[in-house]
Amino acid sequence: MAEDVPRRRPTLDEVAELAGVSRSVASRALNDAPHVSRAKREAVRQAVRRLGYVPNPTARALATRQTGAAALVVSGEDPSIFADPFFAQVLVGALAALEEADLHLTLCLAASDRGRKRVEELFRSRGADGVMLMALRENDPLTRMAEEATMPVVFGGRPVGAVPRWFVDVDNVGGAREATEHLIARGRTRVATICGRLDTEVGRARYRGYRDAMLAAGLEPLPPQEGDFTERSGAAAMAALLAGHPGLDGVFAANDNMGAGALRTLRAAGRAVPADVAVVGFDDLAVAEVADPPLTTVHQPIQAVGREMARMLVALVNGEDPTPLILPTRLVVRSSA
Amino acid sequence: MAEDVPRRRPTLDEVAELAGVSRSVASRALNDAPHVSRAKREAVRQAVRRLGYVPNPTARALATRQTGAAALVVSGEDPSIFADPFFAQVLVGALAALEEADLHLTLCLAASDRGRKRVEELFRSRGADGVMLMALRENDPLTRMAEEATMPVVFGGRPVGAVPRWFVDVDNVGGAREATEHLIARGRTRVATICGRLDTEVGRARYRGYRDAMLAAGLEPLPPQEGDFTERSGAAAMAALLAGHPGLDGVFAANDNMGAGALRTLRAAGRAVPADVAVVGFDDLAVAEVADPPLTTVHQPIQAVGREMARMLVALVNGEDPTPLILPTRLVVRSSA
DNA sequence: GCTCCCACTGGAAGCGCTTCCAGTAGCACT
DNA sequence: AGTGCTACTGGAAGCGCTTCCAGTGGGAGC
Repeated sequence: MAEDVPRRRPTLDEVAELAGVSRSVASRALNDAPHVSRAKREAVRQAVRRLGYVPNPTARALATRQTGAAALVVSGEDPSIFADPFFAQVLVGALAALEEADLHLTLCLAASDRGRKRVEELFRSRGADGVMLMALRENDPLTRMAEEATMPVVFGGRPVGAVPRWFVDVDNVGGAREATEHLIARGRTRVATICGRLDTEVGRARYRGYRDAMLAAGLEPLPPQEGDFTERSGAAAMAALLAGHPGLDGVFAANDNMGAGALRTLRAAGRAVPADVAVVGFDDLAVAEVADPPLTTVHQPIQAVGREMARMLVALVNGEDPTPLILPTRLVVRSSA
Repeated sequence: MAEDVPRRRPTLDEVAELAGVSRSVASRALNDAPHVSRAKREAVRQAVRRLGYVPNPTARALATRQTGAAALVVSGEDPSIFADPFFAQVLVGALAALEEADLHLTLCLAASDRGRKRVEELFRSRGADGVMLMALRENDPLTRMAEEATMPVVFGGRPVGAVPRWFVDVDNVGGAREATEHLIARGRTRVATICGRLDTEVGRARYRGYRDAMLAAGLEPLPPQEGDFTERSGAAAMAALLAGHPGLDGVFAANDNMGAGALRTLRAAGRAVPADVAVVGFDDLAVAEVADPPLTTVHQPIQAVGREMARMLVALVNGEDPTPLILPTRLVVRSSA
């Protein structure tokens, strides 16, 4: 239907002229705003189609002071944090929700100094209508930036040592407690944990859940055996646990990767799973299903985290005041425990 | 150093006034452009710092007609395509390269109709300075959009049935050939392949490489046994192959996920790897290293793909004319072959 | 037939920046 | 002193859109 092929992209002025209306009317017609007669609305529609007009988002952004974009900022030293399937899922959820609100997604990695500087600029220049923040570390400089920000900020997970105004998290304590209770219910009494990095809130929370469950059952919790959420670190931690507590009969790993690593070490050590040692993971990623034996684990609604973060941000951008969200987890029993 | 705390963000006008210069001079000073005396340059610097001035990127974008953003568009029905660690790595590489060029990254998923419409709008409205396109299918509507686009477009991998003007790909044919040759060199003569989706160029290319190597060795290539790049599909394909060709002694899987699935099926079928059946994968993802036995595979520089795509795009945005890139692969020998 | 009201209209003023261009000043040379 | 530079300078015109506001006309009500 686009008939003319102008070298320059048509502007609203040209649409207005072709439609025989003023630019104001054309603008209003375009945005389904009131105060435009039926006839002119139609004329504008025609002109738009004839010229193949598409509004210039930059100009619109300048006039409305809304960029039409939300930023997802991922902190952390290691850029390969993205490789974590966890993030991929959050991303998918967030993208879906932003699509509904017709916002774009700007992805930022605050790993290098340069990266952090760019994020700071994003905050200070209002280069996005709002920001979703993930994977903050203890004393993360992003925390300060978020505090000083003049636009809405939603946290994914809680940062260490602070409860932000708006966040979406999963019930890490509850999930870890349920996992540990499951081990105890299966008759295990010498249950250890491979916990995640204790400089993250998720690492701490899952250890807390383990500890709570042990104490509640009158058992003695072991001190944290720390891993960094990778398969390799899980294997190493398991080896350390076996060395220090040869008699253990249950392990709660703070995520599936480490759980899989633990399985590997146990297999190599000749311990049968679950007969000798029962293992429970956390996350319910693909690796849990494929592990040998398939890993009993705590399912968390990862896409929902992304989706709810985005929805919360959209609500904030629209001037609402949503409440923080803690999503429930659910134990998925497979063969390892 | 920011002394005044204005409710409104300061504008360039205010900076200029405080520095005692005109807005033009202030603008030039800010952008390190010529025709500004040393003294005024310094005065502007001072004013910027005193006011805590940060330029408004939207206004700049409108004036320069450059958005300062590159888009990464991922096609495909299934949003969980992101969960593929492959994409995560590409993303990391692209982000790093864009950071160098001081461009932002807008991530778009063209999975739903709505998503595709938004991408089309992005193209037509020039909502980005350039676009990186990935995971196109046969007759993908994105191909047409890319052709009609008025901004630079770089392809990641090649679409089926067309060679785009600018793309970054890995040497899929060569890698697959090398993998198959490795099996043949190990004395395997009844080598099958679990190929990827044949409606993607990567699926076809890897099958072609397998076929070439077989023919070159005077062996008869088997018809493609298709999977969809998932572990599950690899396991199923392996089962089908065992049923149809019980005597096979080698398998080239078109990616590591399917290779791992094949290992699972072989283990279940009581075939020893590599003694009875040797297996080679493709990608060299984490799963290959962790597989049992560790998977011999074709390494491809995934981050480099993202990095080079972004660099190529930056070059195009800067008016250069880069040449397409095909990155080399490399066989990584582990225990499975 | 006259007033009043209201839906609609379009001119104009922005949004905050870049950049063209017509100057202006200062300086070294004739 | 006059010329021709070079190096800066700042006014002004955009970039393409939204939105305020002062009309304008036509219909309803009396």
